[in-house]
Amino acid sequence: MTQKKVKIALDLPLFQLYDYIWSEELLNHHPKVGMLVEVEFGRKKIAGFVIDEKVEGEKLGKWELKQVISVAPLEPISKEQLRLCKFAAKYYLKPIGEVLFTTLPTEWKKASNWPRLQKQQIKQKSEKETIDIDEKVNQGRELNVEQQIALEELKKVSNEKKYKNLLLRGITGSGKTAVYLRWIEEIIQDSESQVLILVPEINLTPQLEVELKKIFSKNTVVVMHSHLTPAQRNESFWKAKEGVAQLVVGTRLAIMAPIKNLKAIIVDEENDASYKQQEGMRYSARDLAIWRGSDLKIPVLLTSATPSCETWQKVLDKKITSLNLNQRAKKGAQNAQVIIVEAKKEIKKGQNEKILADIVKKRIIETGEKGYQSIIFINRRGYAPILSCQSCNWKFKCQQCSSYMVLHKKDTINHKQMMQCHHCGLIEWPPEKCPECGNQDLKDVGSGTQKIEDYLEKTFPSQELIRIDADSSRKKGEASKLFERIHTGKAQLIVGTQMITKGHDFEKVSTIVVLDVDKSLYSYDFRAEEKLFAQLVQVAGRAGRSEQEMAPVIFIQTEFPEHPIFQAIKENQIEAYLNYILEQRKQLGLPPYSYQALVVTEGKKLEDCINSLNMLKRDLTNSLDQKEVKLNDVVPRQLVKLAGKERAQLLIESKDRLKLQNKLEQALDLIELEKKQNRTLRTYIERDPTSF
DNA sequence: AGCACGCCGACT
DNA sequence: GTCGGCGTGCTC
Repeated sequence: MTQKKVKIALDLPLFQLYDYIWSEELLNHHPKVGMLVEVEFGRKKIAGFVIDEKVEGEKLGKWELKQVISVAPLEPISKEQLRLCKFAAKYYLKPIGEVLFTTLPTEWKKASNWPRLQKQQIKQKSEKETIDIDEKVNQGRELNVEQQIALEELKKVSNEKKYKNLLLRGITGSGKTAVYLRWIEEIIQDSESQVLILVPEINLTPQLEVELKKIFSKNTVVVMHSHLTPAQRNESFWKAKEGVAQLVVGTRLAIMAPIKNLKAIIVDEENDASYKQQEGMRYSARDLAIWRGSDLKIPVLLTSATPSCETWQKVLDKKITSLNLNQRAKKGAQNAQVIIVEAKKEIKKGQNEKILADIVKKRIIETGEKGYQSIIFINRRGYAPILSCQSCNWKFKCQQCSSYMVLHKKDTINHKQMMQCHHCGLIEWPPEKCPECGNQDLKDVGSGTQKIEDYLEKTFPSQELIRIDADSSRKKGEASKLFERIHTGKAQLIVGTQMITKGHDFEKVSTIVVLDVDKSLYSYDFRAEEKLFAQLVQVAGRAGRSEQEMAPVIFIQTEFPEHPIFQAIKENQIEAYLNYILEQRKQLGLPPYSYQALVVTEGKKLEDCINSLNMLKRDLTNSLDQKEVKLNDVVPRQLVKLAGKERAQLLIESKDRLKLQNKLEQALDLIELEKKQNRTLRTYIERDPTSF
């Protein structure tokens, strides 16, 4: 009798697969690809997935293979799911086991939990409800002509039952959500069909969830994001996998979720940076959504006011169909007037640092008097980004990173001023005097939300002020409390980071001031301008969302008023500006006109990282593909030191995706070899990096 | 990853 | 003399 053998991908960062014996008497199951099993590895028991069920060949060397210990009470991973994971593993150059296990709630990784989880599931399965859309819910949600046209187009596409990539383009307030919600209603009329909605990270404020549960009955909607408890995550996972939930809403991680009968994917605000995972498997959820859609032959709808360059290029190439919403959906909503304030001219630096220009101040006072609200937007939290000695120019640096620490006001911890590193999180206390020269004259340079808050309090004492940033809303429920105070009109002045710009609909905002935009205009990151543009459009969309007596105004303070980006914002030239950025990219051969990958090495000493990468570069250099795949110089990373580790990078570029893939696979082999030689270094590959 | 084995320094 | 540092090899 020949014994059955299987290949297992383990819950470990290993590329190698391991063979085990499958005893049918013991396990009571035939082996199936995608089964979750428990095996002994070394002397530990861990979980793994069956990757191959028919393994031929001899027993391993001198001794017997080990047996699979047990099988999880879970359906095997579906064929589609497996294809998705295999693609992701290959494209992002990660072990298949690691990828498979990221899709699984952590509770399932321990075999001892399996009986308990099985019991829970039986209960949850009985909760399957059919969707019953109450007609009343749609009252007051009538679509305008444009929305109607877009919806009709979407319905047509979903009826074709094939892959199609679409873009629903429209400014904030144009009612993109209303359109796709109607589309979803249509799709899930069929009680077997499911829809996946991806939303940006901060956007998963309860808003959308509440709205969805209002429209669709509660048990048909599940959410997925990294802040769920293990039990909640498990429930969402299982309801999606079994088709109990027809609507799955989540952040980027939801793109890998098993969904039994997926019929459409929506990526809301597709240009949002949070769709890119920045650690582990560094995937783009938007790109995987498109892949998954084309694999399943279903439509993928992207939405945005300011599509990413990658998406916009595909629109121009007719690979994506763009549906446009040009009007604001709400009656009376008006576009804001944009005023560019030249910072140098208007803000005379004197004894007191003036933060706002006089016309801006006047406007804020007027806004408050007329009963409207003003938002001051500055994309930097804390009090001041630098603490510096006035006499010797010493600056407070992070011990673990090559960056300055940010001064924070008293309110965060211990009611003391503190210094915090925004890269690694390290906290320290500011010194009394300069540690270099003993000078007591330490000055905070630049401003963050907290300093602006102080300034506004002093300048507009009669207006009630609210600060919204990661620090002011750290505690659970705090953010919604703050937003509530804005919605009820309790506060007239709001200062905050980009947190304010996401998702919220403020009725009474009439004045918006944008500060500190200039650093994006001369950034080394070629995507900075694109990001700033999207942000400005989004910020601008916060004003004038309903009928107002006071015409909404947006002030942008800058030292470079001539920059084309401001002209574009002023004249609302979104398409023209996207074309302009894209043309620049084309000239420079940057993405989306080329593909990039970054090989990053981190270690104790920068020199070792650079040497190691130079060796890799040398081994990768060959005359055959030199022209098609460009290996750049090995350089230190922009932020050389992060959390105590020094980092160097090798940027690899190609216009040919396949040639790049091949080169990266070569690189991966070499990295794996090198890993055995030197374990003090850690090297990873990042595909399609979005920050450097 | 995580663990054992093994070879060196500095301690009760 | 032993305790424990972490470099190295291995896990079906």
